[in-house]
Order: sequence, then C-alpha cells, then structure tokens
Amino acid sequence: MGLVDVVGKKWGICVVTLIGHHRQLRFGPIQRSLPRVSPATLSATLRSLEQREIVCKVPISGDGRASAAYTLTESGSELYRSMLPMAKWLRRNHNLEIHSKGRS
Amino acid sequence: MGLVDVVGKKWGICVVTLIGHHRQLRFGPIQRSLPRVSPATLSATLRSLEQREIVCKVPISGDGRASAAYTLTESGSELYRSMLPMAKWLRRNHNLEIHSKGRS
DNA sequence: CGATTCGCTTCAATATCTGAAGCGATATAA
DNA sequence: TTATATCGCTTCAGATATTGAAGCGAATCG
Repeated sequence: MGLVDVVGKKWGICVVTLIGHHRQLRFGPIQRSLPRVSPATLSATLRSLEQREIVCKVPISGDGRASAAYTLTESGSELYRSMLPMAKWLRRNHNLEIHSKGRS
Repeated sequence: MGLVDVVGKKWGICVVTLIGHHRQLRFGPIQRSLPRVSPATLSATLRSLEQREIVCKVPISGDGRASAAYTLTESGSELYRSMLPMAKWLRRNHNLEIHSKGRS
C-alpha cells in the first residue's frame, strides 16, 4: 500500500475536493462537474473512497430516484482540509479548475 | 487542462514530494524509492514536470555517468510545501509512505 | 581490456479509463 | 393509464497509460 493508491488514481483527489467543497453531492452532479470521467470509473472511485471511509452515502429526501448523496466522513473532511493548500496552489499557478472541461 | 493533468497522473505527486524531501535526486534513486514505477513512466513524469516548470535538472559533479540530478524549481517548492499537509495526513491515517514497496 | 553502472528508450503484455448503451426503479406528462 | 424522461448505476469494447524486461551509448571500475 502506498501514497499511490490514494493519490495515484486518476480522479480520487478531484472527487474529494469536489464533495468537500459542496458538502454533499449526488452521483449525477459529480459526473457533470467532471465531464471526462466515465460513470464506471466514477462509481469505482466512490466505492474505493467509501472503503477507505473517506466518503459515505447519506439518505436524501425528495426525489425517490436518487436515494442517496455522497458526503465526506469526519476523516474525509480532515483529508479535504489538508488538500486545500495544494488545490489552491494548483488553481493559482496552472489555471486548473476542479472542473476540467478541456483536454490536456 | 485540469486538476487531473497534474494530480491524476499516477506518480506525479509522489515524485514531487520525494524530490522536495531530498532537495535533489538523481534518476536511479528516485526509481529505487518508487519500486513499482517503470523507467519509461518515471522518465515521462519527470519530463512532464519539467515542462510545467515544477522540476528542473541541475548539473552534478562527481560521477560522469550521472550528469544531472532533479530538483524543484521555486514554483515546485511552493507546490511541495502546499502538498505537505496532505502528505502528512495520508501518512498518519493510512500508513502510507512515500516509498510504497508493497502492493495495493 | 572486460564488466558494471548510469540515465534513459523500446516494446509487448497488462492494467486502467472512456464513452456509448442499457437496466430497474421512480417521476413526470398526457 | 400509458409513454417518456431521469436517476444511479453496470456492462463492455475500444482507447490510453503503466509495467517490467531488455537493451543502448557513455562513463567508471577493476
């Protein structure tokens, strides 16, 4: 196990910072915010983050089709806060948004 | 271009934190510290970080076979410092070392 | 001299990711 | 009621990224 397993997955950090920023997000909105992620990969990323207890599902009221949303656990929130300086630096120095609509 | 292009590459963050920690490293030592990176990928990662002016080569005295070492640019050092909180959290909460000798 | 070490590059096998299609369940419209 | 749209996914084939062994030219070591 290594840094790589958390940090070396293509979308892990993006998903954590995105959920952290919004406090709570459903599958669809995450997918739309990260336009180049495939649903399969997003699903796998979320499952992996749930296993690490960084993200968890919360039941949601209202639309019955969307039964749950994703939010950060206590632990995940700490991770999110620890990522903020890096996220900020990346945004400032490389015009990098969490939403990466363009291509590399 | 997006967060993903810097953060979504398998070894980018590991390489930056590793060089940052040692101030200066040659290709071989980096490779040996990250045992599961292939020389091809390490080479590509370093080139990409050079293009972004996060890493640069410095000439080295002594062994003539190894003409240069890699170090962080001014900008790269800022990035490194901004990554420290996250790196620290990951180490504390997931027993994650920069050197990931084991497997996931 | 020959053997070893250095920083890579090449290449085939494998792992990972994409994007379109589709599914069961619910919702919304006619 | 029926038809259609939307929700969170899953499946799968094709594209892309990574691995690991092999090898190369140059320099060092013995």
